[in-house]
Amino acid sequence: MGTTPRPGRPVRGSDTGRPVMAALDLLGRRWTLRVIWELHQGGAPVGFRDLQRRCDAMSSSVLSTRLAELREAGIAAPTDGATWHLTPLGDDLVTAMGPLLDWSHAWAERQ
Amino acid sequence: MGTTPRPGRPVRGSDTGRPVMAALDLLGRRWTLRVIWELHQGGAPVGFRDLQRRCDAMSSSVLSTRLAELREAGIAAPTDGATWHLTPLGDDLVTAMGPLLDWSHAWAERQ
DNA sequence: TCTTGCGCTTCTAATTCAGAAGCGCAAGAG
DNA sequence: CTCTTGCGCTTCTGAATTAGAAGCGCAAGA
Repeated sequence: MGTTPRPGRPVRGSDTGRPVMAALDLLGRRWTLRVIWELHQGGAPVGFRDLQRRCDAMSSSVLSTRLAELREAGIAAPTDGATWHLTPLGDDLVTAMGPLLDWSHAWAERQ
Repeated sequence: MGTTPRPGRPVRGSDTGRPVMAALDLLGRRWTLRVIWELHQGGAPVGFRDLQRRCDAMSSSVLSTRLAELREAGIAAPTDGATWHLTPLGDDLVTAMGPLLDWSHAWAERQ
């Protein structure tokens, strides 16, 4: 498995360690943004297979990898060994994604 | 070449056509967020090779693909056939990414 | 006991990305 | 004019990532 990007360390595509670069690397992996999004939508902790279904049947192998990355990054955490939820940091990230949601609507109207 | 996600149409990973899903698909491709970011940082229009250098020598083939996608999505545009710049919509997207930058700093301090 | 669904891993094939090489062009140097 | 340099961008091949099916061990019902 690859390395999970962390602020303060060189990441793929940037050796400066600037936090935003680590964030762009982590979040720019397939399904990562979506997994975070769906974890939030659920509200309550979400199980693995349920989460997989919410993400339009994404590959279980990739979901497993993404969850491990998000756990290492402190964004998501296993609740009781059977479900997953966002950490406070993860919730903050979703909040930070809010304007992006608004933008996507503006984008939709422009087409 | 793959298809560029557009709001209102089914995209990879979601057949609902919800704008946010199209956005998450488009932005969740490698280097996409970074390219947008660097196009903004430049301020003035940026040339292909210059942009490639700013993105830590990312692969030219992928940069070419990403620029085509961003152009189709109405986020970036060729200035005069020799440089690239963000459209107003692209500028809005960077603005929408602002909170994400803030979050990455909070993330950095948590580690 | 038998089925069902769970979290998650493991495998192989398809897709995507990386990195080097190079094309055609234009601008300057000699 | 010729030669070099750098440009935007494409085209290749091998490497990395993702997709998708199959299945493991476990637990809770029927």
